[in-house]
Amino acid sequence: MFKESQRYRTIYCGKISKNDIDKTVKVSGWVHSVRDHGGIIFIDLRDKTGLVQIVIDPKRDFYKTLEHWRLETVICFAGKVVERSVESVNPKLATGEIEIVADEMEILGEAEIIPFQIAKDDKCSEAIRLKHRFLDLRREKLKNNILLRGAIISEIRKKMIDIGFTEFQTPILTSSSPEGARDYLVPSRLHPGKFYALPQAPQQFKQLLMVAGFDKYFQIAPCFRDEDARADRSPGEFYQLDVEMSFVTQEDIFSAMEELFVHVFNKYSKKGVIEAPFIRIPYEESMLKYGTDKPDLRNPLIIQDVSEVFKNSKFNAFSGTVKKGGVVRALKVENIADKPRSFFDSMVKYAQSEGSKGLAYIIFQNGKERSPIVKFLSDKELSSVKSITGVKDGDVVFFVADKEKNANNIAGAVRTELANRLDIINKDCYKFCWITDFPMFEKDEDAGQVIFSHNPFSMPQGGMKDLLEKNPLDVYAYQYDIVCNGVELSSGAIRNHKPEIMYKAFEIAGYDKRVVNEKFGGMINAFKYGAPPHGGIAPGVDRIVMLLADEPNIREVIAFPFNQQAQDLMMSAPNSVSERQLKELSIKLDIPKKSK
RNA sequence: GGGGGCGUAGCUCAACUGGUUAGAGUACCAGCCUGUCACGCUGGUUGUUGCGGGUUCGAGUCCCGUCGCUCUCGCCA
Repeated sequence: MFKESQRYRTIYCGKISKNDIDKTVKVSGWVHSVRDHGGIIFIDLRDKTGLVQIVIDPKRDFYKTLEHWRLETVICFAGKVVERSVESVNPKLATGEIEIVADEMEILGEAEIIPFQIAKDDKCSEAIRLKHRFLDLRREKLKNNILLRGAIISEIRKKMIDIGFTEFQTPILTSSSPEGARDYLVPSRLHPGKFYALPQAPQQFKQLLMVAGFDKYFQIAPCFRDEDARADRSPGEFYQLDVEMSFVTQEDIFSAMEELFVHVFNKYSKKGVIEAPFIRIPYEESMLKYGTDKPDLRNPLIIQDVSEVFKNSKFNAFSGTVKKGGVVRALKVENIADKPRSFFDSMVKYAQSEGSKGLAYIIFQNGKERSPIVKFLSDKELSSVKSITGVKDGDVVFFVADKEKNANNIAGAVRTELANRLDIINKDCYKFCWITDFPMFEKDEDAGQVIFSHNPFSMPQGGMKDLLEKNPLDVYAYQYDIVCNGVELSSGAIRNHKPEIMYKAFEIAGYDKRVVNEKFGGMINAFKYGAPPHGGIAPGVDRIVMLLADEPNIREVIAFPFNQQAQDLMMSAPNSVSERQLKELSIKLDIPKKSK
């Protein structure tokens, strides 16, 4: 009755509809749930497309052949699709109007007792989920995330090719780079004592492809960095949409990426439409207004500078800070004057936990000001605060005073914490922005040395002239980030393609010419043979999927993620290797004994 | 590398200040049930309380060590 090609199925479970009524079909899948009524058994059978109800009559010989219908057993059923009676339609199921009356049954794969439930929303520790990732991937949420990931990546590819980019592959075994994160190293058998490194990003390769003349490059590139995990940072490896373009300015890159993001997000977003262009915020403005270089623009709170107001104040905590070169920052929050004392106390505590000396505040209520600090302030200072912040009755203004860098961090953390506690973040939208004009250099607080603040390959704004004439700390780079809802999706830059400017930039950061030639010789040498101006960006694919899947943890959008200690609990990686393998690689182990 | 938290049944969790036979839900097993859809009902099994040591008449509980997991800071040009 069934052809050879229909050995296991004629149709997917979730695809059966009223159109198939009276047809004889064959389906294969996992036992999702069993409802045994003694006289009749219902089984929900699941495949990647969904569920369908199988009805088993007690007269069937296979009714008793099974000792148990253990959940997650893989079974093939053949039978007739019938319409359900009106009362027994299940509106919760896509296939709820029909069911299959089984004629034949074949067990394809038995299941032992599963460590956690697939059908029910069974909580269980992440270690167990990771160890049995293949089971976790059967669950609705994770399955949908991974399918969404596939769809997004395919859409990104399509769009990138549409707008004129070519996809490339670059080496996975490459050389270690001196800057950046720790490398993953791979020992070389043919060259004892030497190591390959897995690329932290295909940075130099994509720039070399520009020098080669390919003009528009992209790659869904795996990147390897040996750094510790965070909620939005999977250890080990992650994927970037790596992009590079020739003969472009920063604006050209922005508009190409805006076209991509608008297309992909509007196709897969469940949170309304996004529009280009995205807001551009200079780095310094972002640090002032949001206290971070990855602002969540869904948060309506904005930080303001009020240092001038308190410069000569009698409130020494503020005036002293300003006189020592620090700043005072104000954060107005509307309509929270009636919050209890405990709310303000716990905010002060929170600010202190973030390293603040304190958190001053003024409550404006019923035409009066209530505050631990108001008695130190003159009428003029108070009215300046009012006019700068535009405070209304019922509002509260918080103050942070510290060195600029600390004040930014603390005010930024307080801004986020207040928004979370007050639940004033609109979770139902995506807010993109570009952060532009990053400083080229910064001062290493410990060593006192000027260092690159971001990518050493970025072109300084003003080129050689600015490098020669300006204080290095005042030089900006053509360096930018794209941020969405407080998540840094990517950094990018217009690259420095002129060898002499690159030598100079490295010289300022304390590297002499010989070191540059040694470490970046491949690329800088290439720039001596006709290099086009070029630049690029590399948005994190995992983070894009995370945003569109609305997941707070990056491991929920990766099929087989490492745990926090960079281990694969299912495959037992990393693991020891044989003595013979080590010998071939000329490696002797010298594992330090744990202190104590 | 630093700091916090956790470790009890296959899984999730409970067990007062150290006190009787370590419980519940779910899963699993057996039985009943012909229209359920997280089916229902009855009964049952499941434990080296992570591991090792100590204090005590008595330790899941307190102490020390160790292992594992987790969050966080450092780190992520």
